[in-house]
Amino acid sequence: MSDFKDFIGSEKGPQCPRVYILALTDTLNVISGKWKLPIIAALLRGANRFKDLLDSTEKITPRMLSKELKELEMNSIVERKVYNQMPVLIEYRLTKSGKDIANVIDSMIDWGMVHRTQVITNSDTGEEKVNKTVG
Amino acid sequence: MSDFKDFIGSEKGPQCPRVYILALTDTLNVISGKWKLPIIAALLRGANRFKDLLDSTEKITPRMLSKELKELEMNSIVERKVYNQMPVLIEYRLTKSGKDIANVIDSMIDWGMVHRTQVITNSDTGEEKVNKTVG
DNA sequence: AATATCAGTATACTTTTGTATACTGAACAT
DNA sequence: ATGTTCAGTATACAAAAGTATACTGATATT
Repeated sequence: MSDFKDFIGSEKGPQCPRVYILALTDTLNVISGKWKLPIIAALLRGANRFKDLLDSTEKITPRMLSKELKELEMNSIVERKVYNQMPVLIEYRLTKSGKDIANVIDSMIDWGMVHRTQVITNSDTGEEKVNKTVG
Repeated sequence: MSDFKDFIGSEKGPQCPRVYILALTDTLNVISGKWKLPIIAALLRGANRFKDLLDSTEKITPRMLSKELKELEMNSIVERKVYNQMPVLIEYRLTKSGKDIANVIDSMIDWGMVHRTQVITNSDTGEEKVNKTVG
């Protein structure tokens, strides 16, 4: 485990290694935006053709799907395979990294669920808070 | 552990519970954007006044810092405390949830580092790939 | 009295991200 | 021959996110 807290903990202590920052921004780039996680989820569910992804990712336009798939491919999250039969068949599949990102998703879900219970518990103690995403 | 993969795994299997989706988007909202993680990192390092955060978060403008802190406060990641001495002293501190998010950051770093070694290993096997964030 | 610090706000941009709508071209299917 | 499916592209636009620069008002400091 990398334990970011140890490096971020003190100004005079060891500096947070640059590779950690790079790894972190990589991850954020991969999952940020409106469509990345829905697309990854659809691929995890087994959808693999452009049309499947269009149908199973609600409300996405072909332009956005095309753009997002290109980015995911550039970042080695997705592989695009062309089968030269007639008519041509194109499949998108998650790479190993693409599948592994489910671990990050799990830790996000865990934090999010605990966070919600903490927010609700605190608002019961009389402290009124306005919350944008949690309430 | 929530194990998102079990729910996403099959179309006929159990559906991914809605609370998981909510928790996930909460988390993404908290960490997405250019400044959220740098600010959280600065707070973990111990900075707690507006001026400290301005100085330790490189290149951020007061407008952005003010805006981000308000959002973090609304989402119960940060607490704003006003000490009514003269001159007035204002401190920002991470809540329990705010501190706990370091766990998510750790899992992001872990994934990002493994991902980088996998990308480099694969590009050694002759397959040339263009990568936006990893190379 | 002039200057500096703290904790921001105000106004006006620019850039990035996402949407809407229509279209293309190749290969079938009827 | 006409229509449909697949796998996208093209153009234009709207909205969100971020930047630049200047300013405010209260309280010190010199």
